[in-house]
Amino acid sequence: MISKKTKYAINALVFLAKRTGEGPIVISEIAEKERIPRKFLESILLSLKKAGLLASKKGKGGGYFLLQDPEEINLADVMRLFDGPIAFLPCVTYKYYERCEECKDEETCGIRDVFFEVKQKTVELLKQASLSEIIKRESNLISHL
Amino acid sequence: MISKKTKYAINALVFLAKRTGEGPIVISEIAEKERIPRKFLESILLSLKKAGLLASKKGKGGGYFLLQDPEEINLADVMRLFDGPIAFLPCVTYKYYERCEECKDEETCGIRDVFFEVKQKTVELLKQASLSEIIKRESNLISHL
DNA sequence: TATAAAGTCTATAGATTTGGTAGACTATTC
DNA sequence: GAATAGTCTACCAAATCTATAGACTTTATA
Repeated sequence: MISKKTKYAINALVFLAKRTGEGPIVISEIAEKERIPRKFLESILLSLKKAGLLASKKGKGGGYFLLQDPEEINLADVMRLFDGPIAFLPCVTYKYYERCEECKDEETCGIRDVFFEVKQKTVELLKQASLSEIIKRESNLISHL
Repeated sequence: MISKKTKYAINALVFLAKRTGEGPIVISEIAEKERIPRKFLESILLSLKKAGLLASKKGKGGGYFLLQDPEEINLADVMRLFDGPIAFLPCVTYKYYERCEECKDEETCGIRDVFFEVKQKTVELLKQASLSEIIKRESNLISHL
């Protein structure tokens, strides 16, 4: 399961993506419309800013806005930012690699082999899931009601 | 990431699967050979027993052994037993379904749509990963060294 | 029938993560 | 200079994870 933090981040990003071009949106509006605790959202947006996905403007007329294209931002990156590795085992991650303490031989581990495959497929799907893709799916779902 | 509990459970099960037919294996042996803290392993094996995957025999000559066929036991079931749902969102699980509090309309949620697909593929792969499959992969890896 | 072997049950506990809250501070606009 | 809006630091309660301790029960067998 992803954390609430990640879920909130995704919701906020999709929200901002839908309003691209409208200029900065204030935290309070995102918080209200997306039903996210205001103070919690603050720290989430700050992280997204540090990661280079968002930019902000202070003072009156300020707020947050997307810095990257909605096609560029995908769920794999967002999930990794907040929850760390997507893989089920530390020994099949790339950036967060760690050996399993109790493992006897990584090279011939059948469990690792399975989880490596699962990770590959998962990341592939999550990389494809950009903000634009999510919005597209939403409108598809609406038109099929 | 899966919990250590789940990882230990999988290791213990694979270990027992490899020694099918040898009669009951004592906890201490599994603990030593698989490098799992003894007391922690006790409770894990007990859970696996309650779930119907293992059976035990008390007293001298006792121990644990598989109750199901190694082809029948798969990673999806084991992971669900200890870590709960495999899905990334509570709204795309089957047995643990829960609505996202902050969600405005589940039916038209593009995020949910993506995560549903991811879950489907993941579960499919994990269901295929039986104990026999894991052991088979291990021997494949060994023969390709 | 003792006794050693082996699983079972209940309780506890430290460490870490999760999901937040409070409040002072800084920058910007009008 | 006052209102607006993001930033930074600190804190905190609850849950989860990873165990450990110890008493208890059952069984085989000498």
